[in-house]
Amino acid sequence: MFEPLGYAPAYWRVSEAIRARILRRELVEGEPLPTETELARQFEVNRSTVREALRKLESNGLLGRRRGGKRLYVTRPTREAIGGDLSQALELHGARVVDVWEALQAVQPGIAAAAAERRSETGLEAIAASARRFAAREGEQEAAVADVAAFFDALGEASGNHVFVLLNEPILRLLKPSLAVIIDRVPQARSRIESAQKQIVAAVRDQDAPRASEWMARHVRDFRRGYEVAGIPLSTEVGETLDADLSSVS
Amino acid sequence: MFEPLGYAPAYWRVSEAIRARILRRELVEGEPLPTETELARQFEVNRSTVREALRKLESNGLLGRRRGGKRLYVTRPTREAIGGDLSQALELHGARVVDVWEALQAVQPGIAAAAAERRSETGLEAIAASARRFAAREGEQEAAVADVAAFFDALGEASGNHVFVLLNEPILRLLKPSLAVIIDRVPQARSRIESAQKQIVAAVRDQDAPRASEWMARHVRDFRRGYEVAGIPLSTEVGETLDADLSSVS
DNA sequence: CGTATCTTATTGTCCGACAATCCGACAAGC
DNA sequence: GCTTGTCGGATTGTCGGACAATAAGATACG
Repeated sequence: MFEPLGYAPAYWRVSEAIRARILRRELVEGEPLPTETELARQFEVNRSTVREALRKLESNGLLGRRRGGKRLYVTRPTREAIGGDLSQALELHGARVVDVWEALQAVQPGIAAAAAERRSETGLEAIAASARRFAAREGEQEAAVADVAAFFDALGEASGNHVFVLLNEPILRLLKPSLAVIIDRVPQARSRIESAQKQIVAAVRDQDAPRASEWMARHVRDFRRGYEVAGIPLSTEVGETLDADLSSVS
Repeated sequence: MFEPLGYAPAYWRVSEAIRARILRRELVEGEPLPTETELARQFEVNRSTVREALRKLESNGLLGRRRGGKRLYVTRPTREAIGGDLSQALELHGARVVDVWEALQAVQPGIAAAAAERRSETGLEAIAASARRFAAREGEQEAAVADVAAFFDALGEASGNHVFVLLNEPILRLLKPSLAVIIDRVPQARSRIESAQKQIVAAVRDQDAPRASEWMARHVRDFRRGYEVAGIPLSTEVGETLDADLSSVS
């Protein structure tokens, strides 16, 4: 019958107040935040309380500090931060390899098409460069996987669509471990990826959206075959293939 | 030439330590965290320091508390939390209406196809129910928009793909404001949405993935026409259409 | 066995303190 | 003039202790 009447601790209200001003662009990126003592004075709370609020915003990516700096500045969440959070969440939700693949399949053709339509000269060059880098790579699975991710990333950038760029990040992050296994175990994987990338680059160069989309679809479909050949069960949870590469902090 | 030698404050290391244990599933969902005092004892830091660490994890969605509860429990980031963070980030990155629409166009057909392939009986029913709810709605733009979002959401759920579900949330969130304008200003919008939903439901019922995908593509394309008819410039930044509905906390 | 009551533990908030160090300014030297 | 050394002040990171409010658990009671 009645809603529970909301109570919010002070640190929450402080952080919301600051967040609201950032979203309303009253505090703009790059601007330094007032000092903790000053904030405490203005909000009329203790500095400890302010600090708790700041930690929340800091981990949300809305506040950050310059390298080795002391003061906090207003920032935008970086792609990496967002990607980290999201992929972490997806791991905890038990996302499987097949889920990630399916997302890749759904999203990438659209991105490739958009990139082909709207590519700039520099965008195209970035895409081509990452394809070349992959082609030139020998051994070094880690780096090769990073190259593949960079290729997708470059397409996202070239599409000029921030939504694509941000959505790409977590997907690629989750893809990497299993892709590493494929490249490691499937001999023909590299050449197949290489040629698919070539086709996509060509299509983007010609601003031929349907062709870019089509080749990307094939490219992604190939990954699925890669999983089968590499013997990775599609229902493996992402994160299971990770070999405890979390830097354990104690 | 040299890497900056990293230094990490204690609150950061504490939060990382706890986060690592959660990701490693040594701390599982639902489990209560030790009390702040106990954590301070174990880490050999002050309680204030522990509290700062906890705030970070709390806003990451890894810790939460039961309604009106006092103690912290290990939780998984909810879809809403993730969606909130991501859509907030996208707003700050200046994502435009057209970007969101494009993402919708890229993702939804794939989701619809996956849903059609793997739908369960209850999943189908949820989809159909949200379509019925939208059809029955009169006036109440707000609620109608929520119904449309619920329809997409139900499809995501039915796909059984956690990645889809999580990626959907921020997109829908950003879509809502502009969709509200469309429904408000374009007379035929409701009937068009209604009939598209009908087709999609039917295709999902028949487990006809291509048809579901195709109708979804049309459905989304229709939105674009909606923007034009409603007179919403595609380059409008999402968030600009928001009428200061942020609960201003002071 | 369920319910009211009492205790205790725990969180939210405050205060004050201090070391480390970042910042800016200013002086010195090539 | 530009780099390097010096210095004082400002700011953050961390600590210890304190206390009110209240959630959680235990206990007595009907």
